[in-house]
Amino acid sequence: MRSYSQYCAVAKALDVVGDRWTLLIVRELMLRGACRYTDIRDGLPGIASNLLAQRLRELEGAGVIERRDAPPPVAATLYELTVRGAELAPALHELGRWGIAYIAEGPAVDDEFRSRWLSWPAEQFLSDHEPHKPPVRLAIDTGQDPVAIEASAGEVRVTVGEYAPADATLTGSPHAVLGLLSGRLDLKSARERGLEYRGSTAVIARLQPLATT
Amino acid sequence: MRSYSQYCAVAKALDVVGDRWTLLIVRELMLRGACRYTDIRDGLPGIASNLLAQRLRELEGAGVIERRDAPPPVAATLYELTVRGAELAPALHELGRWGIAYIAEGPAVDDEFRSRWLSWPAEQFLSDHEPHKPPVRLAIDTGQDPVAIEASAGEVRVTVGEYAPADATLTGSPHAVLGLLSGRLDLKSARERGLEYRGSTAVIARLQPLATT
DNA sequence: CCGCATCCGGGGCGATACTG
DNA sequence: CAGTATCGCCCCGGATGCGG
Repeated sequence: MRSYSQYCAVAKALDVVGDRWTLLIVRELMLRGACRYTDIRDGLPGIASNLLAQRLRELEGAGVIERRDAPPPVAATLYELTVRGAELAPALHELGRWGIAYIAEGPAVDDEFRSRWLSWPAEQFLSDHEPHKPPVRLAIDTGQDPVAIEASAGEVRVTVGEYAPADATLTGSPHAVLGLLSGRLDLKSARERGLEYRGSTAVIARLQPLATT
Repeated sequence: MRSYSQYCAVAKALDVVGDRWTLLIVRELMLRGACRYTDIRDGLPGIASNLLAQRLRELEGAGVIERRDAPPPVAATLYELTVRGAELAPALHELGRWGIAYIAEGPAVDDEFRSRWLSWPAEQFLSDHEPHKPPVRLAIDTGQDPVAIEASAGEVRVTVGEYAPADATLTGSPHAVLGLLSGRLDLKSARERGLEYRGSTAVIARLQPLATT
């Protein structure tokens, strides 16, 4: 992108990550950790292949990401955030906080979805209301990669891609799941929209007390 | 901008403010408060006039800014952030924090500068090291609009456009001023680069103890 | 299959001129 | 002062191809 040529921190930041797709590439690497070209592209439906390659070059040149060869068994190139790149987390987080208002409106008809994108809403909407109790784990199944939400000692964390056992399982469309997590829907209404909840209701009650009515 | 069509908070936020120039328009309105078309354009050197008009329309449509007619004496249109627009402050702030690394490198040869852009570096580099003492005010003159940095009860705040009396005055180029405030230059080195400091050195010592060596 | 490069059509952007 | 009008260019989207 053409530089703004402004001696201002915000403008300089946008010179580096202000291009179209760029911050979404950083988001993918932040949520998935080191991954391949194809994995990144899967998280950016609609991006032109050459454009992704170009952005990755630019980000590497700017010191935001690093290219690394995967260990011998699999021949693949891995991309991952550098320390400098990981420092974009607060900015991305705040941008997501601001954008959460549009998530609450529900998805547009042609909106794509990846289960790992649940991270922001989860951290935004949920909290551990019973920090003194032992950790619990809520598995979420939206038909894609498994996502788990853990409440432990007052903290809520989201993990992606692990099939570890959980205390309860939530199955349904992204919109129904988010409706429940955000408190827009209670468990009964969410069930009417095809959401299925298995396990102790104490788990969802701990994360989101409004849900179990 | 073409929508990313992703059911993700970050992508939705970028759908609204991810266009080129858009976040810089928000920055200007955040730093200056309500101001006119021409004032905004002054803070965005190089923007095409039609693009600014288009962006303002889009931002108004998205509920980020509001258009308002100035009171009778002056016939002018004023733009200002809505509550929703003001909520972008944390995101912009974090983006600026990330970009401050590029400010420390000094300006590029053709970089533009506006004194009000000092806000981010000031909040980033300075703190009130003697919170128990009475408030002090440091005026900064880079040849443009007056900027003042106030230390009061442990807080550092920046005000723009006011000519109130100050306890000390800093005069010089943006780079020299920032060099001093960031601690990259001490008072002696900064003076060799054309910076002039008038008033008690206690003021700068309170804000930036490393400077007075 | 992975990681791109190439080609082409369309639209966003930059620069300048002009107007109520 | 607050935009609109115009034009050329480059960036982007979409499809295809291709070497490792």
